[in-house]
Amino acid sequence: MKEPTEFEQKVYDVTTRISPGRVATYGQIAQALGQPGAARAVGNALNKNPFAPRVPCHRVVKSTGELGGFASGCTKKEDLLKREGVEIKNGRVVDFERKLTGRLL
DNA sequence: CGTGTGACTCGGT
DNA sequence: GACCGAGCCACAC
Repeated sequence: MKEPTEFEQKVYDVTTRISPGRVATYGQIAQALGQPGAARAVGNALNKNPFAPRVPCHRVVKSTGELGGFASGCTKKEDLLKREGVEIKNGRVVDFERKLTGRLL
């Protein structure tokens, strides 16, 4: 077992900062890290997600409002998301832009 | 050190 | 709204 790199650790940190009932996009997180365009790297970090329940990866969605690939292994998070206040319709977030985390800080 | 891969994003058609 | 291609970054091998 190895410790995640600083970049990944930062991703987890920002992800945990997402308030309940609010969602963020990979690009938004990437920008919060100071590396806009690293949306892919962010996805990679969350994919490893060594902090599984600790990091609410289900709160991270695509820029289009779609849940994202995480649904493949976290499909049940849909219900959890709804429970937090984020309504999911057809695998997409309702009022996604409105619920988007304006500022991850 | 070079290559391949991936939970992405954007612009054009 | 859907499909295609290109660009971007970090990690594993």
